[in-house]
Amino acid sequence: MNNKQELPWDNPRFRNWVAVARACHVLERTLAVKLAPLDLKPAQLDVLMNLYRHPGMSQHDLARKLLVGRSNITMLLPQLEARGLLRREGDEKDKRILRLTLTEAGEALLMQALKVHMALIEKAMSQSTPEQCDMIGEQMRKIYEVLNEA
Amino acid sequence: MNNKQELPWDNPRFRNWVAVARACHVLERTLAVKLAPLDLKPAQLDVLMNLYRHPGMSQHDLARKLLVGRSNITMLLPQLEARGLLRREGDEKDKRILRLTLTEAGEALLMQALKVHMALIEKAMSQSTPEQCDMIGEQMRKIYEVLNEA
DNA sequence: ACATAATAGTTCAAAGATGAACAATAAACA
DNA sequence: TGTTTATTGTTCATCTTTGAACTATTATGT
Repeated sequence: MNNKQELPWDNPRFRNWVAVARACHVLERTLAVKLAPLDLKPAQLDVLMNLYRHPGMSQHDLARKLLVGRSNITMLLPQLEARGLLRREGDEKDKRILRLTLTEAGEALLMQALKVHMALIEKAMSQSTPEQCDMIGEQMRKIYEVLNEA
Repeated sequence: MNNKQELPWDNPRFRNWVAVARACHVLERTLAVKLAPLDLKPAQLDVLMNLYRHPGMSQHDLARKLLVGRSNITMLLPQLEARGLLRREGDEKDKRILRLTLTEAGEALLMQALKVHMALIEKAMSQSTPEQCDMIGEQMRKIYEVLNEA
């Protein structure tokens, strides 16, 4: 019974993906620690980042961007709205939709948080050359598309 | 106030890391769906994989490998033990430690789950050349070490 | 030996994420 | 128009994850 040869650990793709997953995990945890002084969690930062880039987004669109369920957004937003970081306003034409925009305070906090996030990513990826870094990004975008279709 | 130039989205490292995180996230979600027929979740598969490679591990060591807290392990193991997938036996010399080992059933289920996991990773990374794949793994291992020290 | 510190695992309450069921609104179509 | 189907957002029950406090055991230092 020599199924040892087929074990995933002998497969470079498997081993290398495990490394990707571990790096992601540890960076996420580290980010959570570094964001704590701002009273912000990674998931909340993701919200602010997306609203900054796409003002007027609906909750549904936001959920799709973040790869989470709509109910997750529903649970996440009230905290941020209560802190005055974003506004939810009903769409005029389609009364089902709530349009989301950052407030001044939301943008200000986002900028602070981005400094932290950016510094962490710089530190993590400082060992890769620009070419390596771009190649990684390119491959990862391909993976995202392959998995999102099927 | 032209701080636009310093925005992270203009930074390749930032954009590329976002791609890594998104790819990780979607692969994890896809894995969860594909493992459902085996009544196994990604976190549980991680446990089985580590016990297969490191029989006799303590719960503390397992927690460190998985990058989670010890209490997480405590909550996770009883389900797997009740299903007869693993054993927990007290260490003879140090009565604080519980040594973990897979049962036959645990190994059998692991092998099935690995096929699913392996197929998914193959699909995801099939677009990268072996050289690209190895380079990605190498960079990710560096990131893991950089972040785990500091 | 004895007191103190460190370690392994558990318990518990709080916070997060998930998906199914639901209400309100809009779209499609006969 | 009127009926059926889709979509948006919410609610709710359930499951995970987390960290702090706790017990039991071992290590350290005097």
